[in-house]
Amino acid sequence: MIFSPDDSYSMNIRQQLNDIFQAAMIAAGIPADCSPAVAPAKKAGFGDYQANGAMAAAKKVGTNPRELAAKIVDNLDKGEMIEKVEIAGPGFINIHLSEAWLGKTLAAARTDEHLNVEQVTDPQTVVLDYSAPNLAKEMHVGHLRSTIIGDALARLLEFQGHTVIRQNHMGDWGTQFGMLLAHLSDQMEKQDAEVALADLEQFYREAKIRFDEEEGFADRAREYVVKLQGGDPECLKLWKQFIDISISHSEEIYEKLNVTLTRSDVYGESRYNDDLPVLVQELLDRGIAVEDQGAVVVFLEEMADKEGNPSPMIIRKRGGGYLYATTDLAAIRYRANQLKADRILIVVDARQSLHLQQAFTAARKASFLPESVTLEHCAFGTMMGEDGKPFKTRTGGTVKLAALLDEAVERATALVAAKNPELSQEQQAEIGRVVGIGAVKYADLSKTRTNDYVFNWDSMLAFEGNTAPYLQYAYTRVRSIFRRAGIDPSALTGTIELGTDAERALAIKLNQFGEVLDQVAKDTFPHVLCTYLYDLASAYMAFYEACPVLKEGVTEEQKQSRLQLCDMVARTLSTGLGLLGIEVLEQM
RNA sequence: GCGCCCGUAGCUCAGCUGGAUAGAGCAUCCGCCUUCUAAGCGGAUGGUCGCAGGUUCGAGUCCUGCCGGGCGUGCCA
Repeated sequence: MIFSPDDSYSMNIRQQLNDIFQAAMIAAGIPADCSPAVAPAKKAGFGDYQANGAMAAAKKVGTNPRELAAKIVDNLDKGEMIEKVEIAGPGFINIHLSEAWLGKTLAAARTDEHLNVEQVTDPQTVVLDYSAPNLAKEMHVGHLRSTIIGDALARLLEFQGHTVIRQNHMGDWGTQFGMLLAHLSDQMEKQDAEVALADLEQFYREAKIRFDEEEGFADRAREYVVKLQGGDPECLKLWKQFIDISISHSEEIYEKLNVTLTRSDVYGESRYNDDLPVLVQELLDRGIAVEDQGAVVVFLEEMADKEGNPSPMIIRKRGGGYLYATTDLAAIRYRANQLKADRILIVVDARQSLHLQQAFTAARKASFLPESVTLEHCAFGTMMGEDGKPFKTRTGGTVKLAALLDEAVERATALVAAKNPELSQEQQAEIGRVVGIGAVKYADLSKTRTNDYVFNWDSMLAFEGNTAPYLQYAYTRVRSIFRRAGIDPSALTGTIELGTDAERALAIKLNQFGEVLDQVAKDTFPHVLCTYLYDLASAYMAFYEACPVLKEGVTEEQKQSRLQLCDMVARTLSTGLGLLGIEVLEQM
């Protein structure tokens, strides 16, 4: 279920054109509910943008589309932004932007720290739930997508001026902790908790083996669960120790991954424990939940099947235990009411769609949040191996995230060493780190998040195509020009002139940064930003080939103008990649 | 059974509220380095958009039915 957020716009050419055309349409006597449908031009030769709304409007009004397009054009206030418009085909209006305006806008953006991306006029409080690893185990590849997609969205929304409250909904509770704590308690007679828990995966395996095989251990484990739930101080102390160390492990991964999550963003499942019985009782009292076969169930008529059977959501098990669904409801209520969220984004695996839809529907039904607050499940697909099956180790085991990241850095470092053997070991290592981590993140972020995607080392680390290394290289190419020229970008002067097609194409791309950010913020699809950055880098590469900057025969004015374009490219690339949580390098 | 998602070039993927001749990258082939990093650029080849209907000026995009794959579906998360 999609609850679309309120529209909010910052500096955005498309939106400006849309407004201008909307006004022209109204002036032409077209109903206000007809959209101008302004979009970037689909092909070179069709101008820079195109307005496709005349045809749909003509149908609605019952008139000839070309004539209507002409009428819209007659009423158009071109301002200084639009150079000219042309009517083409059945009623397309092709829009050519003014070069002077493009140059002026870029020059202004260049002196603005925020690249002319204005802060949103109606900042929201966005609660963003992402990463959420299970603290009983080490982080594995299954946590990668949520972590980096969520982090990119967090950075982007903050950049636009929204208040983002990160919520790392870590799995810090459940029956498995009984077994772990029983084992930990034994281990601590021999060694410190830190030492015992140095390898969480190993620790979990040991505990599991004892649970399955050792006489009496399973009973002790269950005892620990009861004691933990009962709030036994000794047991709680042990649990806190475990959680604390496990969070530290996650923090190491976040650091390696360049993810902004910190300890203060952790708000684990256990935080809702006290609220669960209260919540269930309240829903029972209000008749929203009922007892059925010993369990407490919310029947959702809103999600009934064809026969009219309501969709059941169990919020308390027979025997009294609570479930994921219960915690979810508590979390939604907490986020809306305590955290005062305007928008709640939950970055969780697509396989949980039904559960979340139920939770959203139930939360609405129970009025746990104001109508105006949106609930959005930012679903993502599964990471696949080359065989098309879920990504696993050769032996079929779960791939640890730490191992995956180490391998990425290793592979990238090897590539750098092969390409540039003259660099020092330290330089190679640093470039390898930035490129390797960037490659893993970008490969993921650049695919439509709702689809499954195939993980492939070679294609993500390639320097060709839509990859992090390509974008990072484009950035170093720009910076290299400034280094070679010995010029500081802040010293550049003069106007930006767009004499060639390559310069013009680049200028338009640069000016589209804001509208792309708006789109990503609205739809929460980071791959749209990736596509934009790749297009920008490609436009720069073409410019780089076609337009000499420092070479013989370039006038001082041209040089100043082109260097300003270069500077904008560098800053847009580093800012854009930065929003994706990907670093850039001065040299590589 | 029911529900959700997916099916676009040999491979990996884009394609935004329906719009003009469906786009990239890889692979293959052909060009471009004494000059700002060739980790690059330019060009060529390559498609019955799973199939069949429908809606309309116009469908990869919307509707219906089928085929194929994935996931989920009352006491895990």
